[in-house]
Amino acid sequence: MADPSARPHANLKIRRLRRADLPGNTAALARYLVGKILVRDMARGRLAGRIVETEAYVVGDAAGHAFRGLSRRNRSLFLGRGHAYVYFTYGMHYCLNVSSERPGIGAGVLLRALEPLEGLEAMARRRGTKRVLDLARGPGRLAQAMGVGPEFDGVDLCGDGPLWLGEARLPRFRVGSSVRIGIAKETHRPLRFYVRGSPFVSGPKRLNP
DNA sequence: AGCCAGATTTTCT
DNA sequence: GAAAATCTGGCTA
Repeated sequence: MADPSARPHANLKIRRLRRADLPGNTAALARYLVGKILVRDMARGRLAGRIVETEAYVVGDAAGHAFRGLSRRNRSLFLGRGHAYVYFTYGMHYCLNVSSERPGIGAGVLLRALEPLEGLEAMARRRGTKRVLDLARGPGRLAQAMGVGPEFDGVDLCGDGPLWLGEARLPRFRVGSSVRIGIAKETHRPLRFYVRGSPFVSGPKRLNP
């Protein structure tokens, strides 16, 4: 697992998560999703990765995209937990969130990094690199590796669609927490969660003890 | 390992 | 017009 060239988790049995499996609280969901699996099924095969890093953007959070209310861009955050919110940023990157509260309440969990499990060749093609450590380390890279763009904004990740959340039997791990990355407001809240010791986690070393 | 500049365009002030 | 939940490549601030 720590060796990026190894693929010990290939050919996993992955079970779809149901909405009832998801905690109904944003910070709890962010922690819960660490260690779960993001799957994209395509005609040519499957892309899958273990979620190793998340951030919670909670209700009333000035750093959250829903802070100033519903808009065309952020409407998917208000769909009720388990839906995709895909946004475009910095002129060239998409990022994927999981909406996290009841319908009508805007909040979400940003998926920041994956440990690639299946479809590494396809991910490498989309990303333009063969370095496994660079396939999905960071939210923009994650979306690009999984082929997630605006067409997935608002889709139900707990439905029967091609993009979904799952779980599988994986070795035990510990979850660490830290402040969030890349924001200018609410910078001291410990709402980032990650797999301790994983080389697939983004961010500076001081945030990944 | 860590810091910096530049890329590039949507969204909201 | 400014900021933005980022990434890449180059340099060592």
